[in-house]
Amino acid sequence: MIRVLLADDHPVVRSGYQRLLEQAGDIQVIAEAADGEAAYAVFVQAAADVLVTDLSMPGGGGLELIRRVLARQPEARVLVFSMHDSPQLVRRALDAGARGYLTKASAPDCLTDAVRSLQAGRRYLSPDLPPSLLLRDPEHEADRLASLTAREFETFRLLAQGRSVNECASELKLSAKTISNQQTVIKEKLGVSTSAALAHMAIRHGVIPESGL
Amino acid sequence: MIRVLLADDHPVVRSGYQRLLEQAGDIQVIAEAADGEAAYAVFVQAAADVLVTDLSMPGGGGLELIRRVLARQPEARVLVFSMHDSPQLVRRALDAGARGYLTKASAPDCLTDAVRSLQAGRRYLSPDLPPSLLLRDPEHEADRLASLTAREFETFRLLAQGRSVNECASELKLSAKTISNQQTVIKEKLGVSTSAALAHMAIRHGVIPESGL
DNA sequence: GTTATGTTCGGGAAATTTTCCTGACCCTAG
DNA sequence: CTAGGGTCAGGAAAATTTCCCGAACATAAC
Repeated sequence: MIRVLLADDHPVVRSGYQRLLEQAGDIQVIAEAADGEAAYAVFVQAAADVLVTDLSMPGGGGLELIRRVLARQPEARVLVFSMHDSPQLVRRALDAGARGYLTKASAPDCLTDAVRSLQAGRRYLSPDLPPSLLLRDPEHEADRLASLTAREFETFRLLAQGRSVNECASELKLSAKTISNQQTVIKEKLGVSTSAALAHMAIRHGVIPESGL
Repeated sequence: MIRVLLADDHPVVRSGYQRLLEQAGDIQVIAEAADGEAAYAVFVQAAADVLVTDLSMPGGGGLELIRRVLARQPEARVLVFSMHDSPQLVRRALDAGARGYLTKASAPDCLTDAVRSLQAGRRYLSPDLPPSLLLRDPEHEADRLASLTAREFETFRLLAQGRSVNECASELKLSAKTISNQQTVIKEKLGVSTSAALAHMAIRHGVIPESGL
């Protein structure tokens, strides 16, 4: 049985989730809380396996709650379940220590999936969010970028702009083979697997402009 | 001989370009102008082959100049030579009808290359700008996006986020083969050749968020 | 001077992916 | 019912990526 603590400021919403979770069979909602303050109090004494919380709540927003809970119990598993899907917010929640983030736009099944994932020690990210949010690790990302050599960086810029290997080659007057090889190195150094991810990283770090218009 | 009209509000700058262009041998600067007003007046009576103009000038900014020149002579070849490299500005210049755009950060050779390109009927874009700016054709781009079927669109979103073919496949519970095939169709329908370009297009059209943080 | 060390550039071969074509299946509209 | 479009995926060939490697070159170190 996975013991869950539910924090959300709307009672209706709470009972909806409770039903959803409990009908899964292996999940039990052991307590609820209507604000961050209460959630924290309950959490420290109820020893729940997973805290499922909204972000916008009275009494210390959800982010504050996450930090307080983790300060006391670093192993705590916090799943944020919010209507917001802005990467900035997701990022801040994950930085605060949440192990999972689920948007309310997701399919109902996702909630139980997410709770089980966290319980199993994995992290969980809403399917409608870019997975790069999970993988990322902002400080190291800048380091990885810095680990590119000058030439690799040039190639990186071009590839991230959407240029093909051959375009890069003629632009830089190198063989397509070299660009292709560099691309492999770049993706490896930056820890990404597609050139779309390369583009995102370049944009995040201001290497290329915001993609126009 | 390619006959060029030079418009820039700094005399020093003009003579610099003039020297640069004339030492190429096949280019002749037939006139200069210090503001949009003058440039227009000179252009209509001097019949230059190529108008090389800055964007920020007194007397009707460069964009206005471009429109006026083209209103009178739709075949006119206008090369914008500006210090600005923001995609927004480039886009507006190209939309106004410029056939080429060169940033002042470019190598000196680029200027003559660009002039020759325009003269030859081709367009020219500064090597340091994303070529998508040239290819793009904003109204049709939305149409192309609309031509994706529902399933293709889903796949498009995921790929644009930086997910790999296999990630998409497991996310959508389809075979990797199918995703790969769809990817080919999507790139063809959208007229792009790399997945980084897919990402840019998705961002431009708000299909995915701004890539976070 | 010579020896590391690192960057750059690309070849070769194998592995993987993309591309292109095709067919099955399921809808829906005519 | 049939035609057309969307969806899914296999097969085969083509293209690209990946991985490993060596050469050239510079620079710093000994």
